[in-house]
Amino acid sequence: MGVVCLAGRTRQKGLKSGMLRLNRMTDYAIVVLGALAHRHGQTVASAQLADLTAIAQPTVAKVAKALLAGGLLETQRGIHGGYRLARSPADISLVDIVEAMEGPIAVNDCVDGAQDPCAVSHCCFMSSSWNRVNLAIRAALDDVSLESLTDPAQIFPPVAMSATTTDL
Amino acid sequence: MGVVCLAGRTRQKGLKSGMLRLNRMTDYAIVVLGALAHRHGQTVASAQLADLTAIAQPTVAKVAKALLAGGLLETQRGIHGGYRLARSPADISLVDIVEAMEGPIAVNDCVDGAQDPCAVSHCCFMSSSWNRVNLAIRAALDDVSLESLTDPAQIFPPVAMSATTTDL
DNA sequence: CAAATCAGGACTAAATTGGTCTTGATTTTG
DNA sequence: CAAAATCAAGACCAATTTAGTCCTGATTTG
Repeated sequence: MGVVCLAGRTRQKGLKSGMLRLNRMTDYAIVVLGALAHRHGQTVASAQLADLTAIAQPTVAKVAKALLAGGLLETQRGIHGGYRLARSPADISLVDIVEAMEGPIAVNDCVDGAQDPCAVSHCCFMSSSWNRVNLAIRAALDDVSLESLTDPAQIFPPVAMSATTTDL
Repeated sequence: MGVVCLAGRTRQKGLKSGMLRLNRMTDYAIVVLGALAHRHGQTVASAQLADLTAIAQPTVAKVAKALLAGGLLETQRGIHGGYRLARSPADISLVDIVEAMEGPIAVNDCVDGAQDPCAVSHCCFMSSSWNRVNLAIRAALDDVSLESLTDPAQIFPPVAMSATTTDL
């Protein structure tokens, strides 16, 4: 595969993580989905995905499991089995990917949809502010599709594209 | 102090963290700043803040250090020393607080302003998408002030407010 | 049935985070 | 000036979370 800085997987360990940084598994998920997007419709085995992405095969499998549970992938078992995208890359947004890998987006538990709502919610004055923040973040993520993330043509003029078609 | 669900500090340990969850220190920061906001202008010692917020004093001190470095607090040493807000609660936004506690907001390293930009940036097609996401998140956080976060009057009709002024 | 593949979970190791403690510097007050 | 109260800074430890591997079993194809 071509060496492409997908998501943050080039970051060194030991770097302070900071709020709302993607965790590494989500990075991997984007890389894997990107590889599948370039082969849309095809079924690709995890070993092949590992080759394409330079991610260890067991890790690919782990990521695929989460994406499968999130409905982003379909699988086929057996001798010619593998994974493929469940929908077109244009119909997969960052929200889908992040939520598949990390669960519902919620900055804290004072927010609708959090797994465990704040225990003293009757005095949770701030809940509406948090909801506002959450919705805005969700909207920002929803606005980016897998296609726009991985397709260079969306960013560079199509003219300049020539020798990179086999590149991830 | 009154028991108020500020930020996510009521959440149990062992809960999956998920993307862009506030970490606990940031929760504490909001609680501490909230307590100071109710005493705007006054200088409050860390021991007193610990009482007001039910956060251990050494932890209050640690949080205060970060907020100080971020320019959100001023301190006074000596026998009547303590901390006070550097600006009015209306002029402190969630972005200020989050960045003071957790560093610059950046979902990954393919983003302007990340501590360590992506090593292969010349082929980082996705950088503009990430920037877009980041800016939107930043805007959402910037839209919430400490005042609106902690002032119940912003949410409930002022009529209903009476016996809670000494709370928090 | 044999080979290739996914499914699922147990397990280990590393990184991060949360929290405490100690030592030292600063300021006020008597 | 000396004492008391306070912040400053960093070393340090414990607990949690995350990353990654491995093993065993199920499914599909030929």
